[in-house]
Amino acid sequence: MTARAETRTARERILDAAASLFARRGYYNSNVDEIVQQSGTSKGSFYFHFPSKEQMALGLVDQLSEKLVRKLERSIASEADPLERIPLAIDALLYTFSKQRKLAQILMVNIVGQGRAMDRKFLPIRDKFAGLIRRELDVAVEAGAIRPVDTSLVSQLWLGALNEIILRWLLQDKPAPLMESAPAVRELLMNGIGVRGGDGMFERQTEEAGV
Amino acid sequence: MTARAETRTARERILDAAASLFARRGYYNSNVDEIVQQSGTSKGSFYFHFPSKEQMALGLVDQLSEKLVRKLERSIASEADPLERIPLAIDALLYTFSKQRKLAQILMVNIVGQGRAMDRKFLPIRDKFAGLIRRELDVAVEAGAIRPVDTSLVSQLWLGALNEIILRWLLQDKPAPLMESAPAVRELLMNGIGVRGGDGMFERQTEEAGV
DNA sequence: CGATGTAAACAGACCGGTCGGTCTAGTGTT
DNA sequence: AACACTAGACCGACCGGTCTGTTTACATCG
Repeated sequence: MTARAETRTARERILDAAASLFARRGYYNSNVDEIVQQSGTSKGSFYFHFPSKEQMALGLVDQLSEKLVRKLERSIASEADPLERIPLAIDALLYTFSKQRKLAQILMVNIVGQGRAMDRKFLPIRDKFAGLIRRELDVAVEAGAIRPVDTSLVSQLWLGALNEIILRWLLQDKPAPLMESAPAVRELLMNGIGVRGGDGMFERQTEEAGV
Repeated sequence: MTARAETRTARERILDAAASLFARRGYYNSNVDEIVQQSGTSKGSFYFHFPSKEQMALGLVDQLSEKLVRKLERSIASEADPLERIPLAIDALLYTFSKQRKLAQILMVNIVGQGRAMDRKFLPIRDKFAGLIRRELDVAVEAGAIRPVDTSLVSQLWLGALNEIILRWLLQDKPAPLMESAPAVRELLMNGIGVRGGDGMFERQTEEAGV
């Protein structure tokens, strides 16, 4: 690499351009020529670094998800209390996505609906996120901080719930700040596992049993 | 229509074939020629009944979702207690999907990830389901059966949660009966809005405040 | 009643553009 | 020279959509 001026390697630029295009138009509506053009490289370069469009998309998504998971884990690393770690992770997720729409679009939206075959290949990505949640729930249960629940199921439910509000935030016309819903989301989710108002900002609700 | 032997009209057969193909391979991997072939009609017939592949897909999804929503509403019509209607609707949804994978695949999976433009066009479909949930929650709140919550947000969260477990059920290798998770899902969701064990089969949990 | 007009419905060959992937020809570095 | 990498023209398959008919359904008329 002579000209250090070329800030990033061709491979990286291709990945970046692909991320932008996938986020904006989805996988099937983004063609290799565009990716190549927007990345300032060439078809030859593309197919030198990647065996196919599909493989590169798979790799891209995998890389992005891995990076995000690590970021989330880092953001809760300093907190020891299991009951605090969970809402912290939720906030970190929503915050990160609110700052990086592209990432959200790819990881929460374009990861499904690409046909059975591709969707299945993307399933492990969802597992990564669900797994993160699950591990946190498990330690909380272990520590006796929450009552025992099917943490596997709950993590899936939560992932889906978060996915949905992110999806709407991405697709709606008025992008009503994602972080605004964070407190309410946290509360609702935590409620689901029997934790009420663990944080100061939750409005304390006196219990009124149903019926 | 001379030969009454032709059970269904060409238009219906096209819609059916399209549903099957979309469910199996997704929108972009299903081409018009295949739809036409599988429906036993022809290109000419297709483009006589529909202006384009996209419009027909939009119409198909709209029709399927409308039918499902009506079915769900019918399944809870006989129940008056708001607190019973909600779990009933959840069960009906899961049951219907468990019996009709194709429907689930189209309505819960292939409705996203088709590119921003299409995804936005599909957003009203999600609204239909979320709206159904929301209305039920609203009457429950109105009746004082549950404490006041942001029903709009909750309905979205729930839709996402349900979507996720259905998605996994569709995509995983071992299709672990969808209905099996129904009770746990019901409980978790209802818990989120402060209702505990409204049904006999929920194990009653004494409350233990977090920390 | 059968002949005939006619418009809806259907059939399928065909077209034109698109797009993933290939191939040959470089270029710079060691 | 050998190697890693880049360029971009090119190819062949694919696919939505069109076009030119042909068949069916049915109304109209002699």
